[in-house]
Amino acid sequence: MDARVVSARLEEPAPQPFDFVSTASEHGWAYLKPFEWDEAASELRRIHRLASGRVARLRMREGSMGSSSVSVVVEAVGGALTAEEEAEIRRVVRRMLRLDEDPSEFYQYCAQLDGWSLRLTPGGGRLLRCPSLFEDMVYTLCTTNVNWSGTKRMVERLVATLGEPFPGRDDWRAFPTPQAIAAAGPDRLRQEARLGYRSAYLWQLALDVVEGRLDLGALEDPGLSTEELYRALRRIKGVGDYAASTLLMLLGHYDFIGIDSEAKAFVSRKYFQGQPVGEAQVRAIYEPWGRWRYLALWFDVPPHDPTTKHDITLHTTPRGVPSASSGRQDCTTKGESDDTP
DNA sequence: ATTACTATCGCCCTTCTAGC
DNA sequence: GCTAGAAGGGCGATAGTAAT
Repeated sequence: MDARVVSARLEEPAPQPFDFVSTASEHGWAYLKPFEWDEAASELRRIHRLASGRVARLRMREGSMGSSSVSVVVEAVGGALTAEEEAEIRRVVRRMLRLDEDPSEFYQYCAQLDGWSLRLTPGGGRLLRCPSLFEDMVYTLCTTNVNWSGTKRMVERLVATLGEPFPGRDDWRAFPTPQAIAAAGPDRLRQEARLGYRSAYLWQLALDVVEGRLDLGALEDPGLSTEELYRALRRIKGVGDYAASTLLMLLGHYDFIGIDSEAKAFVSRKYFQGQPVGEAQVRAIYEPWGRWRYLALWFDVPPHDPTTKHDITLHTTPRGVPSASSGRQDCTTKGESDDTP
């Protein structure tokens, strides 16, 4: 480690209940660069470029006092953090771990709806997201038309090609800024990051952000209805129904289910004895969950289902696998899970 | 004869577009 | 608004070729 590296430790209060491990590792984003999930240490890491231009490494884990806080170790070169930098780090940690989101109504649904056995832990129900909506969008575009290993490779190459390195560590690179992606141009995205047809979409997205035609901050307005947001997202080139639904989830709107082939395959197996199902049938299954449908589907899919994207993200970690010794309680109601609710 | 490498093909999954 | 078909890049399986 570079001798110039200084580290600071922040403690960020968490809502209650809060399950850090579930929040940090449940969603596949934790396995995409520049995120890194350390299973053994229960530590989520990310190389992060601060607005000041400094590239820092963030190491997040459950707080020293338990689940009531998140501990963040910030490693950086160039002296102590400024107040602005510290405030920014606290802000992005809150966004990534959704510390300001309140899933208590989802828990109530979980307790009241009969016949479901979601593998939800107390304080779970939060799915990791990026420090910014732009990064969430890039990740999402990289999930379209490919399997999970393809997504991981594309993101890895994008970060390796255009991400800014931590001083002295060429292999620690932050997520590329919209400016870097816009400046790279579609040809480099295609040839070096090998994003294929997504190159043009991604470049256009970055350019629209940089040149102010697309105000992503406006999309984070909690006053927007899901329908308004969906329409706005669909106006972005490359964002179809699946990607828009995923982005809605990332923005904290769980009303729409991103129905991909894997969701259909899962619902077909679990509720229709393997018969082919359409999107309408998938929607009907999760209708009782109201504005929590997406989370209901997410936590209905078993982590060990070998054919799903969920598994591919999760089988790298035994987390989420219900076990008697884990000491965690599933959000389980009576009845067998094979019953159609 | 066996192993290792390379090339090809069909399929996968989602978005876009044209037509109804 | 809905549907069908095309597009698109990568993956895995298979076939073909070269090396040991």
